[in-house]
Amino acid sequence: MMTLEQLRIFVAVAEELHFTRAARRLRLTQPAVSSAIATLEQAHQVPLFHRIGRSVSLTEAGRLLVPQARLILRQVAGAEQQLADLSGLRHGTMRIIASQTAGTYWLPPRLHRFAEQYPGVSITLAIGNSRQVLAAVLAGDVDLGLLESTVDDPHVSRRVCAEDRLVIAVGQGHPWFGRATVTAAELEQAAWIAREDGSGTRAQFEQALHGLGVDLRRLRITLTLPNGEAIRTALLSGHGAAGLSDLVVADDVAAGRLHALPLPVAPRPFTLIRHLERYEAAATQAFVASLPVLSGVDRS
Amino acid sequence: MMTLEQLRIFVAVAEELHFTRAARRLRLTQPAVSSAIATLEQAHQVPLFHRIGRSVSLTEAGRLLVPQARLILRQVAGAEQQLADLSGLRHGTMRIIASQTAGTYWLPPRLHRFAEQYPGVSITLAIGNSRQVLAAVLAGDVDLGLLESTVDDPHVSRRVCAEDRLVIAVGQGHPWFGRATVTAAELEQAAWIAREDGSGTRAQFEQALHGLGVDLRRLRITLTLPNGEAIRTALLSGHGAAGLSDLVVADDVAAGRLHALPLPVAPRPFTLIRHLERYEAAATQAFVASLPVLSGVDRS
DNA sequence: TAAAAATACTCCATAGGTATTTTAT
DNA sequence: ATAAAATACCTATGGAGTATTTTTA
Repeated sequence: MMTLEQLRIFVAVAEELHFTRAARRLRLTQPAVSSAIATLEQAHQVPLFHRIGRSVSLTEAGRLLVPQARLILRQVAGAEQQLADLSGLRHGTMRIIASQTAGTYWLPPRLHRFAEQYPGVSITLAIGNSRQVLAAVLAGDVDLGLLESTVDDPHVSRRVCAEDRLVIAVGQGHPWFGRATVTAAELEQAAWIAREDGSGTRAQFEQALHGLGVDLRRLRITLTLPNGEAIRTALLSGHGAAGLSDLVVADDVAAGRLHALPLPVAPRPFTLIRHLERYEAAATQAFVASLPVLSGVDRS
Repeated sequence: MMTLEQLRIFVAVAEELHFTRAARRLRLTQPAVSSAIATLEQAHQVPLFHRIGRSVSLTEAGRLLVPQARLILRQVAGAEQQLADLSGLRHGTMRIIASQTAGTYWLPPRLHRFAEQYPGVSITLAIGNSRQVLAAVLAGDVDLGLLESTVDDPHVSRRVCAEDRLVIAVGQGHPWFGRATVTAAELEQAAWIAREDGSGTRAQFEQALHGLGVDLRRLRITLTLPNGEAIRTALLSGHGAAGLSDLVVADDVAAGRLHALPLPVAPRPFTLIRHLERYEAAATQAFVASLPVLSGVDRS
């Protein structure tokens, strides 16, 4: 089969119409050029150049081959450029799946900043629960996962890049608004708005209240909502209290629309996970590098 | 630089998503395939496949490369096909330059027959005088020349493929119409139509009359025309006599519109010439082979 | 005589092969 | 246990080099 190197040499000779000059241009020796052309001609049983005395000119076959060879070489150069770009972040895609809170409140501004820095990289963010995040990473459906919990799978690398804290948030009309602490009894009697059973936030919330001596069976959950945003909207209308991430209500607390009471729970780590064996695209690598490191990188 | 062989292997693996199967398809061994892919990946610093356990899947870079690689391989195949065709007469061009009579009367039907046999070959015929024919062949402007004379140049091969004879032709109204011979005196007194001075036909005509004892200075040339066809048209209108190639008037003589008297001259050879050192395109080769051989091929 | 292409040969890089190991199912 | 990819190692082809010859303007 024809070789790209042969085509490159052929085009040079066709342009120079001079073996020696072509060789100089290609940083090759004249015999190397002669031999490459001879190989090409013999392989296809078609002379490409007339050699009459010292003058070199294209045969008909040569004339026809020149534009094709140029086209092929251009396309190969394009493909190589693309591969180079890919490792250089000028192009690329990054698919991320994150769980609710992290994906809704923590990730977007950081993705946005990264997207501005690398406008060639296209980013896709999906939201899923912990199980879905892990599955997507393992299946290779995404390049990166972000969980609001820890995870233990031998195939993924883990790295904590942020954390949030569970707080009790209430709206302006709520009796706890402005207060610093509440008693366990008050917690038990309050009307709660909560995330659906089974969500990480709900579990953590129940665990915190349990730690404060609240009997969970006596808890009054008046409203169950599917995400933090819905809860936040409900709180703003003044009814009920909710345990949710400080990230969800940070803006509203700062603006005085909501009030947050701390809960004595360990901060919840945001864990970045990716498939250990799978190749980390340059874009992904760069994005991860742009994120803070709270706990050491796990690259077991 | 990327290699076409690597691209071919890459595409096979991308299609099979299986190194061993790709190797089987390519008639290579599995390690050869592994190594080709590894070389490609290392050269561009970009993994093209995920290898997770036994499963092989394309990375983003690989996904992007597949269509480009396919395109490149298609084009290379096209170029190779073209070269193959070229040596197999399915495509090609043939440029011929011939002198007046040969180019106008002898060559066209033979070119036509050849063109029908090889519809892919495109043929160009030009008319020129002997000097122009030789020059065009030497310069490589044409593949083949056809002269109505002999030629002596060390760079061209010669081959006589036909000949014509000079005849005296007259129209139906002419006193010589139907006669077998004419006297030198009659020749001297006739009103002649002739080709322009300097043409081969004119020179041969004068030489023939001179051989018959005609004093050329006393010859009455009443009309000088640039080509045989013009002379033939003039003869058909009944005026004058002309010395021209039997080929020009063959049809008219057969139809009884013109009468031809033989002239005692040697037949004039039609000599096919081509550049000895220049490569003979397959189309040219085939066309020459289709022509008769009157004198031995000269391939000194 | 000089310049250019071809040829002869030598050498080395590399592609491909065989045999084996590693790994995951 | 099996199937698949990677690895180690070897061989040989071919590409590129140097030196030389041939050819022609």
